[in-house]
Amino acid sequence: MQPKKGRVIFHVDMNSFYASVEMAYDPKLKGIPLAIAGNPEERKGIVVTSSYEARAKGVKTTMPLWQARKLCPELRVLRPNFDRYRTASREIFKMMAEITSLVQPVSIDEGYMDVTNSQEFENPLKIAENLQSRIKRELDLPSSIGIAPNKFLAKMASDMKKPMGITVLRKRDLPHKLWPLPIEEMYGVGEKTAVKLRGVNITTISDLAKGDPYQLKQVLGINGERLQNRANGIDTRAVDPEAVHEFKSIGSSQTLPSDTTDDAEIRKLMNQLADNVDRRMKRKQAAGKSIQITIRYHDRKTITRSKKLHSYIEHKDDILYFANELLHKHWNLDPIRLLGITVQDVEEKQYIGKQLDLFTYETEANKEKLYSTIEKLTQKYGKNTFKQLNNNSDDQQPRTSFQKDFLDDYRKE
DNA sequence: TCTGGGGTCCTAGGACCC
DNA sequence: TCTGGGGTCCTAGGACCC
Repeated sequence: MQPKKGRVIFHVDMNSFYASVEMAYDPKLKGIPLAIAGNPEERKGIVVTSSYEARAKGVKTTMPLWQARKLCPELRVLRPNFDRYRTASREIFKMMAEITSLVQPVSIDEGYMDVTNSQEFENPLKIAENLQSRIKRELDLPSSIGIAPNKFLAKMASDMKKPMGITVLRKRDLPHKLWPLPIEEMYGVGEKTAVKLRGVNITTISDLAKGDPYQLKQVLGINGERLQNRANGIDTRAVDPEAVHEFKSIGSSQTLPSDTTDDAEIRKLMNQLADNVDRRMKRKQAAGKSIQITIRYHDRKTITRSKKLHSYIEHKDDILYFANELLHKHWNLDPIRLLGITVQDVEEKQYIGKQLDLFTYETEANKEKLYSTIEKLTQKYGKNTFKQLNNNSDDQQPRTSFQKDFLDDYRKE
């Protein structure tokens, strides 16, 4: 496939988004050091976003709140108002959609646009200026926009001038605008990768662009090739407006007020987490086919345990049932710091084909029995038998003798 | 007094099938 | 009698991003 030529991609990035929304909402907050943090009283309070005034004092995202307050005693701290941020976000994406339908939201405060075919009346720079000033004028929110021939370069460009910057990054700009940057500033290079690269004397994006491909593969595997391509300005990923609907998991996790082994407290939290996941699955009209729990112990050691399920689940009861099963099977009884429940292999229900309705239960008491029966038979006849059976959804008839035996046994139980 | 909560993608080993 | 190798699924963990 030919890489697309001559594309014009925007990356729109809101500047200290949560703090900016709060300041737009209450202008008295403008000009003071402001931080948004979850639960200011508890240990899990960390800085999620801070204003530029706070950053000037050394306050950084993910910094524990007590540390931020030490650096900046006059710091004003607010809890996040997610509804407010979602509302502002929707307005911003609406403005982008008026320019082109090719908008891909990446998170609540950033997204890509493909404006290649949106230039009849104005050049890209003009389009960006208009968008940026409209967001500022109508919502009082600052943003930065990167303009480039692909997503990676647009992303790097939007980072180069903040706040309220617009940066054009063309292929010919790479040597003087991109390559001099330290390797840590490259999107996709985190702490671990940076250490590995510095270990082989790659310290700038230029070093990476010109590095020995074979050596990169040794050090980083397949990711080495991808990063090197990006460093050379190569990235063929399309702006995909549908991607936002293709979510793959929905989860909820929470750090406890203090480490605990208390059954009642743990049960309560599990119930709450299942409730959260259930509510968000309903909002997205989704169902999922596997379940995962996360346990973080007192020493921060974190394990995940997951299980593929026989059929799609969507209700709180099922989520909680399988999550609890995993928890009791794998918890080593050490004090727990955090618990999480995630439903994976998620699809929007409208896309899920008709599911075999053979294995239904009428009462709570039956449920446990049903699951254990299926477990037993699955072991006897193999997982595939069950899966195939589940897939014969047209006529719901067994196709092989194995499947027939499975069903016969099931009905006996 | 260290370090939240929401995700995605990739890798690697073992099971299992052919 | 000894023994291949490719493909896929499942599970666990790691890296990264906002």
